[in-house]
Amino acid sequence: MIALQRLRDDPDGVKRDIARKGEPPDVVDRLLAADARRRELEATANELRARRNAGNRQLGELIRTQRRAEAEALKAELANVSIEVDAMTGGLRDIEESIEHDLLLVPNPPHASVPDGRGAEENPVVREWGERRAEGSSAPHWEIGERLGLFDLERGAKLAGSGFVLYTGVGARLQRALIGFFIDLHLERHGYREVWPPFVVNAASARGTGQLPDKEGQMYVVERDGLYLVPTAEVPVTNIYRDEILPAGELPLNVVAYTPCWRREAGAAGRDTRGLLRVHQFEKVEMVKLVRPETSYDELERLTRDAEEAVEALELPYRTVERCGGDVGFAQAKGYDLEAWAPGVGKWLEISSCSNYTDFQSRRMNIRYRDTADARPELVHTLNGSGLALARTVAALLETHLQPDGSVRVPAALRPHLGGLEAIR
RNA sequence: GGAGGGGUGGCCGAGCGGACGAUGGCGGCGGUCUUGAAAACCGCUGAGGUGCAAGCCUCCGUGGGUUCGAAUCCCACCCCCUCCGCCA
Repeated sequence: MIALQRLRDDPDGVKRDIARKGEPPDVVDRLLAADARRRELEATANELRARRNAGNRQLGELIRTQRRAEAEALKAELANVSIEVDAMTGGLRDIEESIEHDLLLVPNPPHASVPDGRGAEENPVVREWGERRAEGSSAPHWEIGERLGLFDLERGAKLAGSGFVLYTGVGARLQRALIGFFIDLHLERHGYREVWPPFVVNAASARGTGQLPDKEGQMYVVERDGLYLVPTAEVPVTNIYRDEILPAGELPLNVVAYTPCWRREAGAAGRDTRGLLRVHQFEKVEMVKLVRPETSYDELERLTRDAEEAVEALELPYRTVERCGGDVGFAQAKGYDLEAWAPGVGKWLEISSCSNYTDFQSRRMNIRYRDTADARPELVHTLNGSGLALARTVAALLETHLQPDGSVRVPAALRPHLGGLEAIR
């Protein structure tokens, strides 16, 4: 959620910025008009309430001193004031609701450094790492997986439906190994704290990170209990500090967590349906940062490096792209995607997305910090990034490390997590 | 799932219809005293809105209701605790 204050201070700048994301700017003018009206109404309602409060104090005094006639007269007058106050607050509430509603339609303006562009195909490549295998020099991961008995897509579909994967044997152990490897890496090398959150959240949490109301259709819902299966660990982890004021000394707060991620992928029917490229449940280790505002763009670079190191440790050639204006998410000010090369399917696979949300989420969640005991609380900046998402990482890993003899080489860094296994065969 | 108890400021805890944004204690900050510290003593110490400011307004789990007036009474919901049942 954007600050109303920012719209008042610089309406034209905000309009220009959100246009870069391809959002229509007229909502800004509508909001400013409603805001002016609200402040007017509030001033009047305020005066009325002040009158009522003062009158009530006076009435209490009259009753205590037994001045009955005066008390009755005042009481009658105050009853009328109360009716007026009620009418006023009713009108106020309507206008506040409309402001609240419109405010949620305004995206986070992209940072000045974000490149122009309409969509993902225009994202500039900022870094590329590793020597990628020629397209076709490998095999699609579903062939490798089936041959080596690593996962069973048909039985996964039998259990839960198409897009749900049953990992088997070494494939199952590989899931566990990757989760452990990623958490340990960020814990031991990058200084993150580990948490293990609930894998479902309530509506307030889903609202906090912006899954509700915008992306409701993407989540699996447990209607009976009012719970949502998490689409990413970002949701429970960022919400840990919802409605709290953190001591400045706690910042930056770096947290790493594993969760399964459930996504309905509504609207993506027919896209990437084979193999592990687009599934309804995948495992992901996520990094979340709560930081001081002036450091958030530096922290984004650091976060992105932390994710990149995870890919490099798996010896997977990848590239880092910066999301252009048209591809930066609604709630984000700036972000990078990490794309691993999958030579079997001949595609770059998005295996991490690292973003700075500035104060857009923290305003919604009311997460603040306080510098000194007498300072006003300020909103933190929130960031998150995958480190990494498993299903696609597994796809890239199988296709990249496939050997001529049909086995898959296990990258050295992963071996301790697989009981020393050097090759899957 | 059943029965009871409870949600008040950073924490503990009082208030149970009018002078209460809320006594008191702890913690924190500032000061006096001290060579320094501790102790003692004094003062300050919730968040938000609006305003140049004084101030005014809102918030006592959440939402409704009763009343001229609600932290206080009524209803619903949420959360926590205790006991019983069930259970990995």
